[in-house]
Amino acid sequence: MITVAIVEDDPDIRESLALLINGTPGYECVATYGSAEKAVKGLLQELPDVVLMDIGLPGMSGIDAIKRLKEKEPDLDILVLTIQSDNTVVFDALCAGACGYLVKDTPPAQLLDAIQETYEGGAPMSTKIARQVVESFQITPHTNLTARETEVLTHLCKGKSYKMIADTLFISEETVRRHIKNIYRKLEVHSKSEAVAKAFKEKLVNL
Amino acid sequence: MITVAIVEDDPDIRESLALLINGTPGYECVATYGSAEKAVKGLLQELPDVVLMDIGLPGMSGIDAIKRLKEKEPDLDILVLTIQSDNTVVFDALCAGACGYLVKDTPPAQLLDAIQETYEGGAPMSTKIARQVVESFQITPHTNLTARETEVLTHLCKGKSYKMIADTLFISEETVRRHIKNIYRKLEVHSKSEAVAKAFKEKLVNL
DNA sequence: CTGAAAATGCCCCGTTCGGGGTATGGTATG
DNA sequence: CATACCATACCCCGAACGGGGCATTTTCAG
Repeated sequence: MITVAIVEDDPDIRESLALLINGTPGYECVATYGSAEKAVKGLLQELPDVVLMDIGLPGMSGIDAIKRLKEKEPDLDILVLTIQSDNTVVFDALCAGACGYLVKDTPPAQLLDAIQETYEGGAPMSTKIARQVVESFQITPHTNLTARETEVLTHLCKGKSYKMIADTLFISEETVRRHIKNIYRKLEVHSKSEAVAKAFKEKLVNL
Repeated sequence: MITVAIVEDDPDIRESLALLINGTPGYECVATYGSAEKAVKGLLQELPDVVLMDIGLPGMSGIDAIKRLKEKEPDLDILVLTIQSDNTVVFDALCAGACGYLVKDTPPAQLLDAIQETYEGGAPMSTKIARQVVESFQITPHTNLTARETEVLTHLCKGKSYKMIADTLFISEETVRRHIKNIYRKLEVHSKSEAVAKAFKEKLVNL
């Protein structure tokens, strides 16, 4: 028996989800909440196996609710079920601690599968979401940088000093400085830390 | 009709995969390769819709093959199908450009589903893999840092100078320096770029 | 209520970095 | 074969950073 809690502001959707879950053998809906505030309070009292969470809620956002819940209960499995599927919301939810992400047009059978998959240690995602997640790992060459410049930037991103990079690449420290000047111009930054930050954010390097 | 190519060094597995695919209506195996080298050459000649790729190959690794293929054909969908499921290999494959990752004990029906899902723009993953991927987004608090120190580190990670951080937080530049000294001691680093690099790698900050 | 930890602030000094200019040899692409 | 681009290398100078020590106030737990 998998116990489920629902966090969803729309009473119709909330009720139909509860009916679906309670009407399926092996699943039980043990609580429903109409707001993130109530959910945070209630869920910490009695933990279900899986939480179904809408994130487009009035008041406290579902994202913040996930953060607060995971702070206290890092092992709680929260499955996001929402209409929004734009890039930032998806990653915000996953960073906050969601273990899966479904869009709301998921058919009932798949939703139940996803709950079970979550329970068994998986991370179900709608197909489009999964592709977004996977693509976030890919590297953008940002091709203005030459091969050597990318190499130098990689060492910068390991926290190395000019001297250390020079020794590693068997070139003069002055040449390292030259490459870094060019890197700064191309990335439009003015310091090592800015360059490192940009390199990480835009995945310019292979670490 | 979805066209599929197979890259797999074991002839038995290769043949049974080809039989499975050719024996299913709507799927066609258009090529099989026994090594990464041959696959890179052959695949660029005639592109299938989906490539099934083993990555534990003798000679050139499947990871390198993915990199080379994606360099020339960024839109080619490559689905990794392998025994290895340890953390680094999974992320290496995804970073190289794989669009999905299945472990080899995937049942035939699911494998076919995964191929179709890939064809339709999804990113199928075995359940355990999906969880690894999602968890990679989560933040480890690395709690030795105080709240204020984390705040300062966050600004460092945006590439800000001491003076800019001081102005943002309405404190003296000297105090920023003091916090940063403590951050360096706790993270065991000795420069801004090293601190930024460590913060990104260990996900110490919420950007 | 008291002590520890955190946050705030200042000084000195040497090192590293960032921006400017300049130059030479190699390679590759039209 | 000429021109552009890259990689290499040096100089100067001022600004920013890193490490050391020291002191006061605030906050929070025991």
